[in-house]
Amino acid sequence: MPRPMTRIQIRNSETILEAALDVFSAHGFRGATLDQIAEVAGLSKPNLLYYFPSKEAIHRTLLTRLLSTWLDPLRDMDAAGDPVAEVMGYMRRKLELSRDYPRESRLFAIEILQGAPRMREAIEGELTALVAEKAKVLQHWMDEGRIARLDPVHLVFSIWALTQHYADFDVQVRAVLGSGHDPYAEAGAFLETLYARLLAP
Amino acid sequence: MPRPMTRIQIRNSETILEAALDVFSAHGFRGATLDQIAEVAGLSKPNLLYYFPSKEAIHRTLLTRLLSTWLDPLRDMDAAGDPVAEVMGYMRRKLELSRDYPRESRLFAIEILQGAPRMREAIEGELTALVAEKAKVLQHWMDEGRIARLDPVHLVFSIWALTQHYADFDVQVRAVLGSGHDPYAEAGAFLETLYARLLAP
DNA sequence: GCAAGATCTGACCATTTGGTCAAAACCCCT
DNA sequence: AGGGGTTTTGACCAAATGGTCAGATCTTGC
Repeated sequence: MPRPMTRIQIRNSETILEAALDVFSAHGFRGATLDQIAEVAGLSKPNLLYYFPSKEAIHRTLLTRLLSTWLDPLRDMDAAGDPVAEVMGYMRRKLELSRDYPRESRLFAIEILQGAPRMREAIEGELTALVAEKAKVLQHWMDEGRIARLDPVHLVFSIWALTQHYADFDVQVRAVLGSGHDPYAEAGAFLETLYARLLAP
Repeated sequence: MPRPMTRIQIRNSETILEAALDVFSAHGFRGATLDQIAEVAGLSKPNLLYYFPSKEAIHRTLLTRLLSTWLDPLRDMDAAGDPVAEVMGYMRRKLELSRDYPRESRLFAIEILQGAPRMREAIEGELTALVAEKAKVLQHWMDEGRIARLDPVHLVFSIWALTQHYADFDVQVRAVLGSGHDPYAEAGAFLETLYARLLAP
């Protein structure tokens, strides 16, 4: 019987999740402290725990919200569209996600890196099922000779790896590029070329 | 005046670093505890601190050792060799590093993800310099028309991203592939194709 | 066999941290 | 204005954690 949230509840829950995203994505679950999150959120620690039952619950809420955002672009890959354009579009949207939501990307990366202790079922269920479905679409396109024949799952991995790299390894990317660069603009051009050559039948 | 290490010192230092690699790569710096490391090493906590002055020192030692191993394959890319073979060889060696030293890969990834708090200078110095040097070599090959014209730094990024993905996101890779797969063998074949098409002049 | 040094440990400490609770402050409706 | 529910907080805990230290135990060169 979930009674409706008051305006204050909505506002504060959001504030807390926003602050928690900041802190968790920068320090990992164990490295983040409730005091830090409270500080960033501008609330007292007991007040956080009035809105969420535990540190773990805050983290879990963030991950759950994240997953659907993360998978949406892949879901949008349309079996009825033009194959090369669809794959390119997916890559583009994923790169934009890295650019616009780097904290989310890092939160996800840290979770997977540490063995996905709080996301195992989601990874093994929802994500795996979606990839399997889209791999079938890609395979179909390959069988029709509309894109080059490749391992479709590893093709998806390559898009994940190449786009998330720019969010997750941001510090390294910027250090190596030096100043006066727009990493995401350059990455967009590079990846466009890469997939154009890779996918050409 | 660093007096030579006794046999026991060498053995125990190694044991500790090995255990610490296990624990740090699985839980991050903050998430790892000295008790855990001591447990894995089969030593008492005060004994760890007899060999290393602090938790931080253990971590720092691991990172320092790691960096040179990590950069060696890139260093080996030979300006005098055959361009395509050299880039392919680098990719191969980097993939083997992911396969054979996944803990090291994850340790490094976690450090960069969190903003490289203990590796900043190494990233900005040694790594950046090496990439700049090798980018020049790649550029030269492109100017000679021996490999396709691409942004050389982003080409290096792509190798990092695509190879490290298999170590860092191992859980996800295995979940999505399901059983009965050899991720690294498949990745090797996929990446061979990818770079063959990308680099062809 | 024995001293001198190296190695190891139990007991301990201060701090940090996730979480609790009773009471205070606040908000909103009539 | 006032009362009932909502929100907020200071004070407090217990457990975990990095680190210390005095002394016990083991090695090693002679």
